[in-house]
Amino acid sequence: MGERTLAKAYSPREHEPACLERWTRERCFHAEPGDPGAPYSVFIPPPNVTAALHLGHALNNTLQDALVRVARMRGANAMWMPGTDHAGIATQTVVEKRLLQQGIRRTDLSRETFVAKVQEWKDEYEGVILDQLRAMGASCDYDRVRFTMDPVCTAAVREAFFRLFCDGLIYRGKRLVNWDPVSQTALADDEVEMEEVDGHFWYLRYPLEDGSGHITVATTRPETMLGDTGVAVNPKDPRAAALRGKRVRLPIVGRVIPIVEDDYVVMPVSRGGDPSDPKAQFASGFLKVTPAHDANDWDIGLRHGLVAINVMAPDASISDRHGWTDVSDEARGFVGMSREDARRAVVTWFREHGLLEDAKPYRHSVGHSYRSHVPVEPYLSDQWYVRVTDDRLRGAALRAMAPEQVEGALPAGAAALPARAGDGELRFFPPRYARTFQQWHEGIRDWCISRQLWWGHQIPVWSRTVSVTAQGSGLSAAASGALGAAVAAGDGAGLAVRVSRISDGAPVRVEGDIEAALRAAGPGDYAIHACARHDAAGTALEAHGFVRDPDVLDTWFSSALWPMSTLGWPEPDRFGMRGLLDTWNPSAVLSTAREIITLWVSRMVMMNRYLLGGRVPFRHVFIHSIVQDGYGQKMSKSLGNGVDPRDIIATHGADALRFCLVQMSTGTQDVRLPVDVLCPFTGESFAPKTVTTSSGHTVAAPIQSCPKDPAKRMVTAFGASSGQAVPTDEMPLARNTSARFDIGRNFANKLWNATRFALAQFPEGGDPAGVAVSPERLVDRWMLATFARAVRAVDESVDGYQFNACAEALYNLVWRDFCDWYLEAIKPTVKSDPRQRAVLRAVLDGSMRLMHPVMPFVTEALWPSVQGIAGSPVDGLRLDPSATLARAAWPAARPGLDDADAIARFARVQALVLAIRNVRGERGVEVKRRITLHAAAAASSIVQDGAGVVETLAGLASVVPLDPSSRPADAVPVAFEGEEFWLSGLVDAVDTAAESQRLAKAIADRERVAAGYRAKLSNPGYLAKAKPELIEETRSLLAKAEADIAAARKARESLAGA
RNA sequence: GGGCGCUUAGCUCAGUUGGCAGAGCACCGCCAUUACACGGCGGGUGUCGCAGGUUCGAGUCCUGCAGCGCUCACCA
Repeated sequence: MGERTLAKAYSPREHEPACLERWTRERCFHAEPGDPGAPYSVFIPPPNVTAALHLGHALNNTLQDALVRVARMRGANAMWMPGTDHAGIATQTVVEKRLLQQGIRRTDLSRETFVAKVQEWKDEYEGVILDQLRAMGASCDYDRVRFTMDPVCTAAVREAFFRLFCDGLIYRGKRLVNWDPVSQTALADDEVEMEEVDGHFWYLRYPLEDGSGHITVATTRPETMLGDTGVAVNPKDPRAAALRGKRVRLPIVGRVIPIVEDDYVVMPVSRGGDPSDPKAQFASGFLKVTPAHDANDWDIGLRHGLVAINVMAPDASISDRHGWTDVSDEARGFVGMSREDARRAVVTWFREHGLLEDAKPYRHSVGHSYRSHVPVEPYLSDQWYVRVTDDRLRGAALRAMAPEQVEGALPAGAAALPARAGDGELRFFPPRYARTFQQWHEGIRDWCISRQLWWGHQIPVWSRTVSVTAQGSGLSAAASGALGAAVAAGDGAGLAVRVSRISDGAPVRVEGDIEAALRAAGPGDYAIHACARHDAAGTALEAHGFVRDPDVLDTWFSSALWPMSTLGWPEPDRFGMRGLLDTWNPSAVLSTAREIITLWVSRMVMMNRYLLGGRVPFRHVFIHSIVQDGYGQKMSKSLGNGVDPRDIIATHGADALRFCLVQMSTGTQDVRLPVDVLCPFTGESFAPKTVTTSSGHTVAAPIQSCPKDPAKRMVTAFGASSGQAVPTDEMPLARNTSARFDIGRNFANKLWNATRFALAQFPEGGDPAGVAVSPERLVDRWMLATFARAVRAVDESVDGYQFNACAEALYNLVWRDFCDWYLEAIKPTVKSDPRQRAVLRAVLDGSMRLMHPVMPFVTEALWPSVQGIAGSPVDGLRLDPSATLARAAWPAARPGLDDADAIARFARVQALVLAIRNVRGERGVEVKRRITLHAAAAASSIVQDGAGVVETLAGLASVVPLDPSSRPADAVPVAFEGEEFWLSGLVDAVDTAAESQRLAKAIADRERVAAGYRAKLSNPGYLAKAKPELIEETRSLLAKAEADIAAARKARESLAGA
């Protein structure tokens, strides 16, 4: 079946589709729980469906694929779970933008219609993403593709929410959230990006109520003064005592507010503040307190019983309809202004009224929405939270850490608990990232999970408010009965009920009879929240005036369940997934980027441990490097500087892409990747002209001109993805490419041609199969030993997630050792030596297997030819036959195959060959010209040991003993291993002066080296303290150097005498 | 401000327990040689960011400084 003749060059586009088709047809990547082998699973970090994948994703997925393919070949029951993430706010924003281009606002549509539009977008990009993964060769189990809003994932989200709600780990809270006034949704802390902004410190005078003067507050946000409900001063401030009990009259508003004392307030340097504290440089000592619009002020307000007055609408305009009731006539003019206009207007007002004491320019960081990029407004609202600060979540995450990676001691109490499944099982690679994980949890705050969006998992809570009077709550008997029954039944009823007083949020204890509980709690307004395990229980409440929360959950809530939900938790049977959860959770490794440690890794660990009896979701976390563009900027979907991996596949092939990404994964250094544009007119690549975006990033200009013909223009990928330019027939889309992938392309071609050559050495159909053979020739023993070492190097690098070392080991094995030395060395002998052919066959076969995880296409394409060669196995190297390489066994080399003696002896052969080639190269001897070696003892024994290899590789016509008494006229002397050998027949006439110069150079070089050794050996400290074997080695190196010098000197003399 | 990382050949980067610096690309010379020009052979290239310290010996360990990047915190 093996093809005897291969094309002269490897053409990825001719072979990749066939490989993909074959893998799919034979379901090579599908795994079932009962399949043989130890379970090994990887969960893809599900990419957002907002856009196509870029090279950052390609890097991550290539590394995962290499891991999974190695595991599969080692015989594991390997399953790589693919899928995509709905990315609530990101996807909704993208679709909203697209609709706006057609003049449609989201709110013009019904929720159902809008969600359907997002669903269309999702379907399109999910398809693109899966195509990209396939094109890269990702060996995912495509039968198991999941989406975070699939029914099975939705079921998991519902169950997780219900369980956390029942256990008191989800609560509703009225507090300040990070509010995005454009998207009009709350954001989690990690969705806020800090950006440097040029602002001002404004110094505003607030008159004392008793007319005895004024105090001055310093603020960067003067517009919030409309919501001030107090002024704070540090009790240590010398002025505090005199102001005790006084109040100020808030300008514009007229509100009279207290002066409170709080040691949070920074004192100005002039009043004893710490000069090293930058705040003290700007502080006035008086802090305006706006509990509804500042997180710290909120805390101060709580400590001093200050009310919170919200003066803004959800769009961040000044509003009197969201909690502000004491609006004065003066203040009414500010209502309706945007926060920016209000800031200017407030400052102007203070200036005009002589109350603006000062204004200083001030550069500081302001939180911006990661999505809409406008400043985030601290905004008072009701949201749902996960109590991640609870020990059952945070503590469990910290206890999951491998003990040797924990820095210091775990938080009090955490370490004292009885050990539990999963404790200490989580390990980071590289280890330094454990610290990020630990520090994040030590400083974690409760997680706001509600989002005011339409795209996502709607929160499964039905609520209503009741007013309790002497007559009762007004709840119908039916409603009261249903809720009471649910409470009495506990979790089993599928309905969990929580009641709280609205005025202060105090919980009301409910033990069965709701009505009784409410009456006991006393008159007032109460909120009843019922969390339903299934929709039916919730919708049944709607008849009783309950309304489902319109908000959706933070996307990470569903992502946090990914390693469980994709395996059918909590009801695997319902989705035909029996056995999956227990087979593949915990997974082997999560491969992801640095910023995901806090966003996702943490949450997966907490959820998996909480909901699955302590199990960790993955035992290893591998943090890969970040792919940057040529300007050091991270490739990202939002910036639009990402390169589509299909572009690289088109110009270089998938294997080239993969090999180079593996090679670039170094563990410390991010990957910088200069990107070129491929001209669609000429096919040539060029560095694009760039523009600077409003955010200060450098990107390719949307439209470029052909360097050869400026009249011809094209649209860049950036232009198309950012919507700034639309490709047309006249102005087509230009793909990206990058010369960084040339190495991979060349390497694939090298492997192809090496195989092509090797195949040609065999008789038709191969050799007769027989018993295992042992090689006799040194070069064969060396090749097998080198192969055995390469297997070990690849094994170790893969197991340690040191991918660049893996690429290096493969490259050295195939190119340097196999092609440059072995194939060249065996050319004269292999056709007549069946035993050597057995070695060639084995090493070729084994190399294919070793290369496959990194370069699956070219190896799979060659595999039928390689497997088509019959022959005897080689003793010590087990290579079980397999129809497809993707399912073939990993090479197993017996320890004895690593033959140190053969490697050492062949190293001398190589050294002699290089010494001869060096002279040939410097003398410009034609490759075809065969020369004569006059060998003394050492060289002679090496030649003999090499059994023809030296002659072949150094281009020797003959080897004769060196006879000092009869030196040929054209003999060129060379110093080697402390002796001399001659080469004759190099050229027709010897250039004595040039030879002498060459020898002089060699002498100088060795003298320099010898001087170094002598210096060492004459250093008493070195002799006294260095290891004895090291000193011995130095002595021997010095002796060799001196012998070389002597030999070269003698050679030079004999040259002069010739 | 806290934490982490980086600074090595023109470029992109290795350098795992301290023992006189490496790869690929680029560059120069030779080569149509029947596996491969996506190739072969040969070549040179470095105050290992700066300044101290430990050591017989430092790219490697320690301290300080500078620059770059990421991350957390900070809207007085």
